[in-house]
Amino acid sequence: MTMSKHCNYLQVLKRNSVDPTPLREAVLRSIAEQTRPLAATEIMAAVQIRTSINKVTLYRILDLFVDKGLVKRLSAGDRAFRYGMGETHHHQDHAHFVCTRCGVMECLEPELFHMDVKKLHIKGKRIINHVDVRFEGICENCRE
Amino acid sequence: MTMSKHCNYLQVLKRNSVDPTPLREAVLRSIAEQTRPLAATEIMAAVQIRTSINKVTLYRILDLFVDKGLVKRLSAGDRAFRYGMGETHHHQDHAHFVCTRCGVMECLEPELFHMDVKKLHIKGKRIINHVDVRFEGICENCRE
DNA sequence: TTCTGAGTTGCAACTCAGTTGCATATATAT
DNA sequence: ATATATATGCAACTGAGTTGCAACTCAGAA
Repeated sequence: MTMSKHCNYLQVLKRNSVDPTPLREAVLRSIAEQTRPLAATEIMAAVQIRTSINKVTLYRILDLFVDKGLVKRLSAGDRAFRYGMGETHHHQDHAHFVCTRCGVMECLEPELFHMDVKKLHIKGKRIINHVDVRFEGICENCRE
Repeated sequence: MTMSKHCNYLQVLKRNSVDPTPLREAVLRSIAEQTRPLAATEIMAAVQIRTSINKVTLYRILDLFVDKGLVKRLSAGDRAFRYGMGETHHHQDHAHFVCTRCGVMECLEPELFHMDVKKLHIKGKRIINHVDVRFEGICENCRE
């Protein structure tokens, strides 16, 4: 799920029609260089290591990224959303796992579980754009 | 998904080792007599029609029900959880649909989409207890 | 009957994650 | 250089749920 450290985040921003700014680059980098989706407070902390950022700015950047499809907003079953990379050539669609003991959210390798929305036939007149699959259980760490 | 109006909710509470009280019965009835999972504020409003209830009490009853497996807490992709009936002989496991336009959450008929956790093989040493499948798109109403 | 004591409910104040309004700063266009 | 748009920051706010504690209820003991 990790994006290469040598990836040019400014390019990625431009490709997704987002004006590249230092803060946006820092936020994108913090999300991309992770193996799991992060809560806003975690992204905040990650960005703060190098640059100072206001939480309002962070939330606005996250909203913008979600809007452009660059980032996906995920619910972990608690009150804080997690933010993970959207689908690109580097990041394909995948399900997630949440540990009900420690609350951590992990990405499942796309091979482990995949569902193609286009191939699903859900009766009724609804338009289906997306499926979110979230497994719940106990993670490797919490099992001891 | 609806439970019969003649269902004895007090019996259901007892069967699930929950002390039956008027408020608990009212909350359970409000959830059970719906075709879709409700947000706490909606349950509040539904209960208020007949009885007065404090929001703290409501949340405590919901926590208790979720704890006993009587009710399921679901994330709709926004900040308010939805509460729907848990699995019983009346209510089998099913996926949900959320309209990204109006925010409503609907239950999908179990036949339309079903996944058996026990039959899934997710590699790794995690223990998987549950899967939540949430479809996103535009509901029949919002399509006009 | 009155007295417990566990379980249930209510009220006020709080937390936490995210938002709004508005002022300031920075970048881009003329 | 000036005007306009876009980005960021700060303070105060919101909404959903929680905590601490007091008051009520009701079954069983004295």
